[in-house]
Amino acid sequence: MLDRQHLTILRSVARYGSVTAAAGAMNLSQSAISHAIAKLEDRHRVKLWRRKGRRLEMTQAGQYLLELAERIVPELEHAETVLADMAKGRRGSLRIGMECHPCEQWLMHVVGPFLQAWPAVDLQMKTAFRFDGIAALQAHEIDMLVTPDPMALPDVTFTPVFDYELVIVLPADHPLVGRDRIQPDDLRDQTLYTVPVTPNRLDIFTRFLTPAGRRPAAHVGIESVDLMLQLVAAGRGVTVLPDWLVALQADRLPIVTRPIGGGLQKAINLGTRIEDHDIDYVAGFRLIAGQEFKRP
Amino acid sequence: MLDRQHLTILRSVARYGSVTAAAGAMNLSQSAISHAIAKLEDRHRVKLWRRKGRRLEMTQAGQYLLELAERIVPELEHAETVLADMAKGRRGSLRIGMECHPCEQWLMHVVGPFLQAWPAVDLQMKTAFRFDGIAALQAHEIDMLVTPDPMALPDVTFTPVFDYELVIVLPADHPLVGRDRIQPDDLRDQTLYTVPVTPNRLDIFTRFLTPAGRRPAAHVGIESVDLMLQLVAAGRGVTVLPDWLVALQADRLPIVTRPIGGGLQKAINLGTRIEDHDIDYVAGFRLIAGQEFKRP
DNA sequence: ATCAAACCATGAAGGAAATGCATAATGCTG
DNA sequence: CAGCATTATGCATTTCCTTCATGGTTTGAT
Repeated sequence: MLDRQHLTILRSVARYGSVTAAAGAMNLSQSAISHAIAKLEDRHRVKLWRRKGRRLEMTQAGQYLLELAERIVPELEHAETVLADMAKGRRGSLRIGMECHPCEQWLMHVVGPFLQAWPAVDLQMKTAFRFDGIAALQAHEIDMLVTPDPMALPDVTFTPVFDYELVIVLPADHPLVGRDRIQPDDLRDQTLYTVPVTPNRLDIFTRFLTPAGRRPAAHVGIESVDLMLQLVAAGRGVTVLPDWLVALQADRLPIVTRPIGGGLQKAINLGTRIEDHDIDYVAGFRLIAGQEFKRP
Repeated sequence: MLDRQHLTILRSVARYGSVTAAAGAMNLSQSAISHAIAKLEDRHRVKLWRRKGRRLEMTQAGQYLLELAERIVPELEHAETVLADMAKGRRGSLRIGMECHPCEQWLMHVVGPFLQAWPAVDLQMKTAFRFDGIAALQAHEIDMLVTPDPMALPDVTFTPVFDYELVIVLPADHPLVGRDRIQPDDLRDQTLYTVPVTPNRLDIFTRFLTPAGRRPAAHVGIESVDLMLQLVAAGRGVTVLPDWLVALQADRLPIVTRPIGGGLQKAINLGTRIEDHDIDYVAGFRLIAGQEFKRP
């Protein structure tokens, strides 16, 4: 079996010109190399070099294998450094999954510094999973989940990295603008725009309307945040968004925000598998996510 | 040490989906693979796969090594078949050296069939050596020597592949044309054209003139056979060439040939190192050289 | 020529490492 | 929860590698 050792020996012998010198450089005995190559030569019935007085001369077969060795051995050596990097958490791939549409916007502020700090990490993002985000994380479909809705699980931890508040977004001339804060009953005859998911996955329902036994006059799913705001600005209805996200657009549109009840506090959480906690760049991402992001 | 075995295992496991199946395919025990990979994982502190219920799933490091394996292992396997070809004498390089200028012409008739019969052999030709052809052969500068002058040597054999006769070439209107055969004394007042080497390497001297104590009126070295024949045809002198070589030009020039004394028989010989005699394509060249060439 | 030095080949012996065997542990599946 | 399939692990064994010791070959100097 043509083995890595054989190629390494060949390279060393070619470099140092003699078996003895090559053996010294490899911390082996001259005999070891002699035996190893003799066995290879026997196995394949091919001579690799011939004694040419005091120095050795590669045969055709020897030169062929030497070229192979010069190609392959460095590749293997490089692979070992890559493994070392992976082991130390300096290198790898980080596949980030997002469940909430606004999370995507937030994430864009974090990836820049991260990519600079961890140049050997291959960063990828996914927004569509076969099932939900947590399942994707557990199935190793992604390595990190960005979500505002953490869960208690044995093999996954969530750490909050960014606090924000969900607020009602109203047209500037809306009657409700007069109120300091919005109550569930206020939405009774409003059209509510949200991202297109079922109400049981929307905080405005689960934490505000449903506990109070109320529902909006209409509930319409909209894909794009921009479109939602346009619709609100046009007086077609109201919506619920993170405060900082609205703030980014507030000066360009005639819209106003009001707190939801006593205030609907949320936090963006980063979910990671516990088994990955000793990977440096995973911890690194959490660190940067918590430090670097500044509210716009 | 990341070894070929590890890569082979990785490939097999990826292909068969389980360690047990991979072990079967490799004629190893499941335990052997388990041990081998466990050791590699310990050495580099990297997991290569994780149990995913009934099947295994490669980690990032595992996938990285798997890609490496898919590239490198086939290369090594190919190298082994190349070695086998070399061992069986089906593949290799054949560097042919020539000492006599006419040999080059002869050789051209042989290489075509040889290249067809031995497609994996890399054929090269050399006409200039650091010393003489035999030394080049012994120093592995060439693998075969084409020469009309064999020598008895312990490590080299010569086999004749083509018999020919050296003849005097005369202008058609030369006085000596009247003779059946030429005697040494006949050249006393002739200009003799030969290839530009010293007389002791020319048969016309060593085997004809010198033993008889004669020499031509003038001895002029000419590089090109064509030019030699032109000079003879023009009546400027005479020359000595293989009969078959003259026959190629005889119908286009006013020249005539006559035997030298009792006939100067020669043979083109192929010299090869004894150590190379079990290389098939070397024997193959000799065979084709003897069979294929037909006198023009 | 002779001799010393450098170098490689080879056989025997010892030891480390890979492999196999038996068994425990794990995780699906019905 | 039982049963099946598969992997992990401890221990015994064998294989293979390495070293040691030695002899042979080439080179270069005396």
